[in-house]
Order: sequence, then C-alpha cells, then structure tokens
Amino acid sequence: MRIATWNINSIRTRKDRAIDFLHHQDIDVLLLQETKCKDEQFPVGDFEAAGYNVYHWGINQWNGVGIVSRWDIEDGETGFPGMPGFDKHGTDPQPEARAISATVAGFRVWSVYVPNGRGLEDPHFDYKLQWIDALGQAVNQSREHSPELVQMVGGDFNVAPLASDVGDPAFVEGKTTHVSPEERQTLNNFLETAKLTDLVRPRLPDGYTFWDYTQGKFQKNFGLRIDFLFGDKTAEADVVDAVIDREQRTGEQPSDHVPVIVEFAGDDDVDDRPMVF
DNA sequence: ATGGTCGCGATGCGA
Repeated sequence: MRIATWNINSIRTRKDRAIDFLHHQDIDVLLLQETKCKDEQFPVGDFEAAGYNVYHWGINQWNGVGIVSRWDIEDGETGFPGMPGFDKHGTDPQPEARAISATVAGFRVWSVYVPNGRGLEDPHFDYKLQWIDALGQAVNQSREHSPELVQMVGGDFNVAPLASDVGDPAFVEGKTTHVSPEERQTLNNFLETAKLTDLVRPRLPDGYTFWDYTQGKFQKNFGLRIDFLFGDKTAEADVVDAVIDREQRTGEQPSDHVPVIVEFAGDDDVDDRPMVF
C-alpha cells in the first residue's frame, strides 16, 4: 500500500502529470491539495479512465482538496466538526475547502490544506493556529468513533517544524510565517492531540517539499519542508519506505510542491504475496 | 533591487 500527498496547485493544469505520477510511483491513494476548482470542474473522468476513484471538495477557485484511490472510498466527509471559517474583515466567516476525509482500505485518510497565515499580524495567522487546533480535536474524535481504523493525515501544513526544514532565507524566525514558535508549538500540540507522528522524517531526515516559483529558488535549493504524512502508531509500525519525489519540481509546468510518499507493509497488493499454494 | 512567478470564470488576489 502506497499513500502520497501532493499540493498540486491546480488539478486542471496538472491532471496528466498527476496521472503519470500515480502510475510511475504505483500509488494506491493520493491526497490532493490546492486543486483550485469546484467539484464539477475536477477532471474525474480522466482519473477513472486511469483506474482511480475520486472524492473531492472544492467551493471556488481557491483551496480545494481531494482523495484519489485505487480502492473504494467510503464514509467521506468534507470539512470536520468545529472547522473554523475565515473572513478577512472578521464579520462573516465562511468555511473553506481545506479538509476532506474518508475510509479507504482500513485507513481513515485525511487530505488537509492548512491556512497560509499570510503574516504574523494578519487575521489569517490566528485563523491558521485555530484551524490546526480544531483539526487535532477532530482527528482524535474520529479515532474514538472508529478505533479500528488506522489514522493517516496528509497535506500542506504551511509550517516548517525544524531548522532543517528551512532552506529559504526569506523565512526568518520572528519576521515571517511558517517558522514562528507559535506555529511550531501549535503543530506539535496537534500531533500530541491527534496522537500522530511524522512517518517520513525518521527515514528521510533531509529534503524540502516546496520551492517558491520566484527568483530561481528551486535551482538554489531555497526550499521548505511543509508537506507531511502523519500517522498513528499502527501506521508508524507498518512503514517500509518513504519518498520525497523531488523530480516532480522539474520539467514543464511543475507545481511548486512535490509529492511525499509512504509505503506500508500489507497484504492488499497481490503482486507482493509469495506464490505458494 | 521593495523586485520575482505562478494560477484563478481574475484584470486583483492568494500563494
């Protein structure tokens, strides 16, 4: 079982790249962020023709999250109980399409796109912290509701937890989002509340997942690690491989983020079974 | 150097 997360930055622009990725990396479940389309605009037919099911939530041209899977997608939920909304003037907060979850092959998988924060003094910054807090509560409630499922949360968290996750000198503690003590503490609290750990870092201590489009930052390797696959104890115990697919930042029209992949031991893949009768 | 580059039913806004 191979599960990936990817901030695709428009599914319509990059549907062919996404489908090629699913095949070349033998992906079972892909968690998408920033699809940047409404549900009816998602190219579902292309994915179905490639052998995948699609579950998507998009309200407008911003945000948008989805789950793409070889296996059945059941008990889907858009958003989560207690999910904060946002309004820049603070008068009329509206929910945004930043979280989606479903049951797939014994996993409860979540695809999340954490608010950017915009600036340390911006209303979006408090929204970001509250959104992460509320997500932790929701994941914990999901575990209590369905203790038999393996919890797995993937997405763009817009937080670089460690110094080793920051290669872009534009991100400075005390001056910018993504690296502030408040954001890092909030992310740590989230992992404690939701009882999740980073499934990738123990196997890949280095490597970024995002490079800004401007100023040749990819060529200079001025990146950030802000995209994660987090899992519970059961997930952690079953990890056999982890990949940050850096090649996806190259070529024609790349997303500014690359996919992160985790492979789990398991018997769902017939090809992996010994041929003994 | 207050720049740069993407994507969006947009012509500013969000990242």
